Amino acid sequence: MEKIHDKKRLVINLLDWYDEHARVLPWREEATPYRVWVSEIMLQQTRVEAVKPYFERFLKAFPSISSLANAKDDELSKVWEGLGYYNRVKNMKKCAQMCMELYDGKLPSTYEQLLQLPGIGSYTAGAVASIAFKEKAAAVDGNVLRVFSRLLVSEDDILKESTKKKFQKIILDYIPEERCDAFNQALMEIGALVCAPNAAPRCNICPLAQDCIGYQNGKAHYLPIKKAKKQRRIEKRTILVVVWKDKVLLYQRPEKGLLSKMYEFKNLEDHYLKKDIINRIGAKHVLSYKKLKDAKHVFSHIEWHMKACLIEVDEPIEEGIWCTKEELEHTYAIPSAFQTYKESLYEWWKEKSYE
DNA sequence: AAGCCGGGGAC
DNA sequence: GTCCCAGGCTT
Repeated sequence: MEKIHDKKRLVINLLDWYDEHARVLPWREEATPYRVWVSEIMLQQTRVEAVKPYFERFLKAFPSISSLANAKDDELSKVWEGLGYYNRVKNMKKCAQMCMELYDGKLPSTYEQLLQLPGIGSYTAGAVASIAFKEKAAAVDGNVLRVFSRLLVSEDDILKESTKKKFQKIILDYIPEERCDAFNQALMEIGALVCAPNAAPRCNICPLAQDCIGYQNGKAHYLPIKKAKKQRRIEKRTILVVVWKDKVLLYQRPEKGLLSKMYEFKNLEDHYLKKDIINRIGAKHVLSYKKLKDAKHVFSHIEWHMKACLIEVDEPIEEGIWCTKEELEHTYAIPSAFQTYKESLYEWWKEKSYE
């Protein structure tokens, strides 16, 4: 690990660049603690472009900490539908309830207090403390780790917790007293737009190139070092879109584990023959059977290889939720894994002119 | 330290 | 296909 010679110059160049190139983002317009917090939770492992359509919608549905503390779980899930990592929004509700009880309905203002709240780890605590409350705290995310490992030519594995801690400490020494909020955001902005992930670093346009040891030594391109992650396991699943008249059969997933408490079509582990599926439903109840296209959905640690069919039954034989199109659209949150089959269902309803 | 937890965009 | 994103929690 090398040492930067002129830290002050680096910080000035960074802030000057940020003043000119910062993207206009909804949560930057009016950086209230609530808005900053909501944006930071949404942005965990999620790109800016993916968050944009959710941010204003969420603020409109839950404009304050108290409204969030009193929200119904299904309404929260529905607003978060499609964004992923659904525990984030569950933790937000818990967090809002704690703010009501402990902090007079507001977010606490210090890094240490924020860190105690559910869903807020070292990065988010640093981001909210610095951006919303102007506390001189580091906010070390994937961008910052990448930028700094190149700046300093660090060959530490950035996935290790110890590396993150190390950089947190180092970076604290760079943060200017006056503009800690801009500094942290500028580092991430550089990481997103210049010192890019999944692409060659654009050192030719980088305002930090002058002070970047990785660039100066021609080592920026192979950094950061990251240990290979283990491969996903594959699960075969069979999706049964069971319909009765103008309704479809839904179930709620268990409290814990993957996609907890989200809603889904009937589905089974493994793949089955048509006759076994028909037998399982009870042959005399099946009015029609339609094979649907295969689909694959990739989670962070699992791959679902799905086969599917749409089955029309003559009476509501299964215990579950018989759900209308209206409720599918406005009430029940269905994870993206089932999106293909939600579309198949809409087409089927359209053909049957149930809409 | 390693596993769990989503979804999608860029290459 | 592979990588990784304004990460955090649980085991």
